[in-house]
Amino acid sequence: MKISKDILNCKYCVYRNLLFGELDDNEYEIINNARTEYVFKRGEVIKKEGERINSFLYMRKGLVKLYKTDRRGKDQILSINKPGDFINLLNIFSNSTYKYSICALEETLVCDVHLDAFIQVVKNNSDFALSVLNRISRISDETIDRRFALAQKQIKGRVANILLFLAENVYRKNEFRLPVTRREVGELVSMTTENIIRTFSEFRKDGIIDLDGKVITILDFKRLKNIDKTG
Amino acid sequence: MKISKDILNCKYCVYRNLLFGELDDNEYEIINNARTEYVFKRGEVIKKEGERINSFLYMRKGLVKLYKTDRRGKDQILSINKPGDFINLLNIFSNSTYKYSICALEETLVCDVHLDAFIQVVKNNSDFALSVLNRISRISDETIDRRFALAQKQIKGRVANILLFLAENVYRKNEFRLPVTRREVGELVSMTTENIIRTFSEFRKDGIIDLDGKVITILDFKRLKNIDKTG
DNA sequence: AAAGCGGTATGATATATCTCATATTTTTTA
DNA sequence: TAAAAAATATGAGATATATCATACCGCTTT
Repeated sequence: MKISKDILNCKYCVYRNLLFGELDDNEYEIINNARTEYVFKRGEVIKKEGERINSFLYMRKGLVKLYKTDRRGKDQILSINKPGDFINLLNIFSNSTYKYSICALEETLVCDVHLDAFIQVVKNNSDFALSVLNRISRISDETIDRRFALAQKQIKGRVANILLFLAENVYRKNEFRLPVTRREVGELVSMTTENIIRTFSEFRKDGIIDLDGKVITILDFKRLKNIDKTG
Repeated sequence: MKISKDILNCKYCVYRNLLFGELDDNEYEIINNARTEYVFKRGEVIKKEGERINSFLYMRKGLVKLYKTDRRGKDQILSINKPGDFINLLNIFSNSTYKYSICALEETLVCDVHLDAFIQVVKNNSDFALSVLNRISRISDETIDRRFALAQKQIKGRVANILLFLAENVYRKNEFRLPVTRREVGELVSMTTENIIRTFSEFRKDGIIDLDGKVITILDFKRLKNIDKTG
């Protein structure tokens, strides 16, 4: 982990309007003074389960996974998050500890705003408070959608769902380098590594995707979407 | 559905301190004037998926399920909620529609506070806003915990988990009347009705629970908890 | 260069869960 | 109250997924 100095002030951040659109100059200053930019290398742990939550985290570049390790040492991945995501916004007001760990899947740039400053601005600017509440509700809606999307599906539907998520939401391309191992895909959809590999192979044999190591090309979006839908 | 008049003012509600502890008399008045109490009978739908969210809901008595019906007509249950729960708090600020339906599992008393009034008080009372944010974060923590608790478990562990939830969190007794059918237990843990029935029978044969129709008695908490943990 | 390791790949077999069938009991509807 | 529908219960067979074994590859360590 390295400290960065990529932007001068949140006011000039390209992501400003996603959450911080309502602030005045003074409030930008408060947030900005409480802010540190960190660069994490692939594989570095950003936050560890059980750590006290004392900052608001904001992803500016890269990719992370949120996960939890059970007592047998097996990981379960909650979500994969991308730039623009407010990784921990749902949990920062609990006055508690992280219920999951956060790890960088590739070089990741994170803004870390000390919670006291964030809460100070929430308290003083009710439009900002409502904006935070709106954002939280929308994240929560997505979480519910994802849960419904995965729960009753079987393996092919789940794998199709993840591939579409990466192609459409993360990389916005039909060809991309898989940012996780097959094992991690399994941890994300609660299936074994072997079955993820087999499903990839099957999709390849069926001409739905092309595989070259970690590079995946989606050849037939229509069929993949159909598998996602019908499960 | 029937309109009730159980309490005169939120100020005198036994649940007041759960969320509304920070309000002054004027604010209680605002909330109270925007409030309607409804009584729903067992089986009545309180909110339907797709309906616009225009009120804050608060359970004072009874039991509800949050669920979604897929295109094949099959239900998937998101959660079972009890008095004191803020059923829709996570989603009311999304300026959107319900992502799930809400249905009463037994006679249920719900306070319905018009959103405009709720938001007005959030805007004018920053302590209340923070209290709402704190509550949201804690609900979200629970949601994550439940997801991790169920995801990698197999059927026995999931059924044990639900039975413990009902005994410890809802009824606070080792004997209770199951508020849902076996099918609904299946919808809650993503398993078929037959397998829920089989698992109940197995627990009975093993002396872990006693079964008399819908009445369940937990005979061996220790073993049930062990199944929940390891299962 | 050899050994060890993690990731990918595939097959064989075991196991968990689902599906279908049937019967009985309970609840709801007419 | 009778009839219909839904819920409970159990078994047999089908299917999905996990487990275990083995192999290969590329990379790091010794």
